[in-house]
Amino acid sequence: MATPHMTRRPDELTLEVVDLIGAVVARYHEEYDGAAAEHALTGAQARLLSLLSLEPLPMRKLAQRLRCEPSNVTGIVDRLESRGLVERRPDPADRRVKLAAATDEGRRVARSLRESLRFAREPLAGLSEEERLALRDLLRRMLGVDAQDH
Amino acid sequence: MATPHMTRRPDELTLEVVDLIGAVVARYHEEYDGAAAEHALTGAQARLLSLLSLEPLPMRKLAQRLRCEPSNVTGIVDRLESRGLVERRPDPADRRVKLAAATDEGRRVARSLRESLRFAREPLAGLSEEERLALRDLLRRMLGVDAQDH
DNA sequence: TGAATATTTCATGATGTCAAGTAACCGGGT
DNA sequence: ACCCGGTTACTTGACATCATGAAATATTCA
Repeated sequence: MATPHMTRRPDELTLEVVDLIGAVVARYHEEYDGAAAEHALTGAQARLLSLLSLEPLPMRKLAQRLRCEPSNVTGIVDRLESRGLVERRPDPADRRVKLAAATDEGRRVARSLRESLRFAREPLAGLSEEERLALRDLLRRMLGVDAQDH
Repeated sequence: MATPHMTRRPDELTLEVVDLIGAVVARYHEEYDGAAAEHALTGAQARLLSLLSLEPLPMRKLAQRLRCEPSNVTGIVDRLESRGLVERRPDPADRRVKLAAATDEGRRVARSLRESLRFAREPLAGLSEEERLALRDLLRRMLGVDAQDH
């Protein structure tokens, strides 16, 4: 019954936590891709569209955010554009740049996608508010986020 | 006090936790794929090889674990087999089944892969043992894991 | 024998990298 | 001012991987 025994090797506990995080990662992806599929989007398309639903971005910036090559972004934007969810605009300040922007339809799909993401509810439903606060603080520290703000 | 109120709409705190989890997911993938790339493996190959480093598995079982189609597993195992990291064996109990098993070399690569995964160390380094215990319990509850064992 | 299962093959599409090409910006020189 | 070389942004092409689905083969099981 989970007595807090001294771990002679601190690795034991750490490994278990890492495994649990692996499980969270798997579940997160499962649900994200599932929600995307409900809108006939792939995971990559859903991520890109979500980014653009906040603000238009140049292709180069998109590649940086998605951590992939710019040539890859071209294809993903092409497919979203052919479905009317995204459009390319010229950047008045620099004619080399093309700004990718979500269309009205694209923003609507992105909103629907966000709402159909159950991950916000189900896994956290079993946790009380205090526990969520504790989890938030632990995750922040884990990620090295400055816990300064708020 | 932490009233298990009905989920009306995900509140501020929940959304922040979900965002943090998203950040963890992103970082986990980054490091996992990076570690795989150091061994000239793709993410999918690394996952499959890690599974096989524990025990041989039939192709069908592999597909279930990886949550993909069996026809997809064929290709991934093909590539690992052509590099001598995995081999196919007949199942004496059922001649339809082929067991995929890691070779000695494959197990060695899998061990090295696991050790080069910094995720176990860096992000958790800032947490004390007590905090790791708390994080473990919260993640377990989040995932609905039976807290029976250990 | 006939239905169900395990694996592979094939066709197809999405994703990803890399190298090469085009267009546009930029910062000197003269 | 002008051109000129270097850099930057994006696209295109070739290619490998990953993923699905349908069809083919071999085997098991009722």
